[in-house]
Amino acid sequence: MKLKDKNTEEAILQVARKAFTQKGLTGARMQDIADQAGINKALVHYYFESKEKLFALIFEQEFRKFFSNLAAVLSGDSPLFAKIQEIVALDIERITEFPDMPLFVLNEISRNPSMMVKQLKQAQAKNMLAAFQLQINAEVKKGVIKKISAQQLLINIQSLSIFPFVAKPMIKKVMQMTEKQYQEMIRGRKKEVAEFIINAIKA
Amino acid sequence: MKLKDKNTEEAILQVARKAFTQKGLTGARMQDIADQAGINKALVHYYFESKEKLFALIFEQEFRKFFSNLAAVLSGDSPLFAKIQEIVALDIERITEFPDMPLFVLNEISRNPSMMVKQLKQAQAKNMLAAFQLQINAEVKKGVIKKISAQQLLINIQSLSIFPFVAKPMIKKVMQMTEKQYQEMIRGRKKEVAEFIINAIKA
DNA sequence: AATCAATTTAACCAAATGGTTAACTATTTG
DNA sequence: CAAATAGTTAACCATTTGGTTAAATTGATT
Repeated sequence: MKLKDKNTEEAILQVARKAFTQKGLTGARMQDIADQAGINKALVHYYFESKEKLFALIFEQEFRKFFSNLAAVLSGDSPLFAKIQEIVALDIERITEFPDMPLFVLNEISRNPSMMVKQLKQAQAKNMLAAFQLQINAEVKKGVIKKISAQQLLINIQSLSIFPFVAKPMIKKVMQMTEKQYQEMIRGRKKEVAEFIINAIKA
Repeated sequence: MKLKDKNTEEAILQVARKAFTQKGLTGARMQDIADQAGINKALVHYYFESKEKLFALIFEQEFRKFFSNLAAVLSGDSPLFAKIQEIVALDIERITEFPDMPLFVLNEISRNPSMMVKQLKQAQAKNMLAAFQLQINAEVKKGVIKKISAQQLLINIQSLSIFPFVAKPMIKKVMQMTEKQYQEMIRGRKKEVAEFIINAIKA
């Protein structure tokens, strides 16, 4: 493998990620990807065989980002309220870095749920959820928080963290925000959302 | 216009809605729409001219659904907590009826934000938001709830209501739910989410 | 029944699209 | 350096896709 390899291959990946996350599998064009990478279309096939293979690669990477922090935080040994703060902060930071990622992942999973099968070890997920539920139950017994299922709490945390990004253009339009105001709003949420959740479950 | 008109036209719309909401503008095929409507492809063009025009029509309808209840409830004269309950309940009911709608709308707006411009009278939206903020401020002054911006509260309500549908396949997989369990979880949220929000903002 | 407009279809078309081939150009290596 | 290997391209191909056309069918109106 030569030096130029990594450059070209990386350039394609970078450009393909942008194309796929913004336009989806069916909306992205191989010719556009080649053009934007400054190479011939055949080269894309030389490195990645087919559109589907290239897409699968990108999808896998974005899918990983989606869950990158969650597992670590959930199975960490922080107290419950700290975990909530960590998840929210990490979610918002990560998505601020890759704003197109969540809608892309949700969208493509919805169109083709089987793509998710290979990823994600289900056993781990179930264990993590169970452990989280135990931690919740302990706080309930101590009288610190109200009774709630780990499922619902986790869904609430992720909803509040992720949805404002997925709905960005809608929110900006409806609330007539400039990009600056939107960013300001997001920054505010990093603190507010965690507090919101903690208040919601406090006994 | 003959009798058969409405039937054919309606059949196309029905089938096109399914195709577009599930596969998006670029993923849906005119031939498939014609086939599934049991007619010739040229007939689709006879009634709706082009793919873009047909799509715009469907999008407009789905976009309306997205906001159908919000305006009425927000500008109604219910007390704050009742409004929250109403919005959550109506959101969840409506999306249960049209599960593909929110991801479709969010997705297509994200790909082409200008589609939203014609819809939605911005003036009204701004007024509604301002009025809602006044109602919130009144409750804050009474010491009933904590200080919060109408923007953030509204985003929280919509996040908690809508996101679980947008992330349905993901949630089912990660939490290893059957369709029945998922529906059960959604049903639970109709009550729980409103309580969750109200607890979160209670002073 | 004849007529006229609305509806529907089979066949066709041009452009776009994912993919391939064969040749050409570095680059590495024995 | 020569030969093998890897990288790159222009030209081409088959299929798909949105869209069109002209003819046929249907259905109401007189």
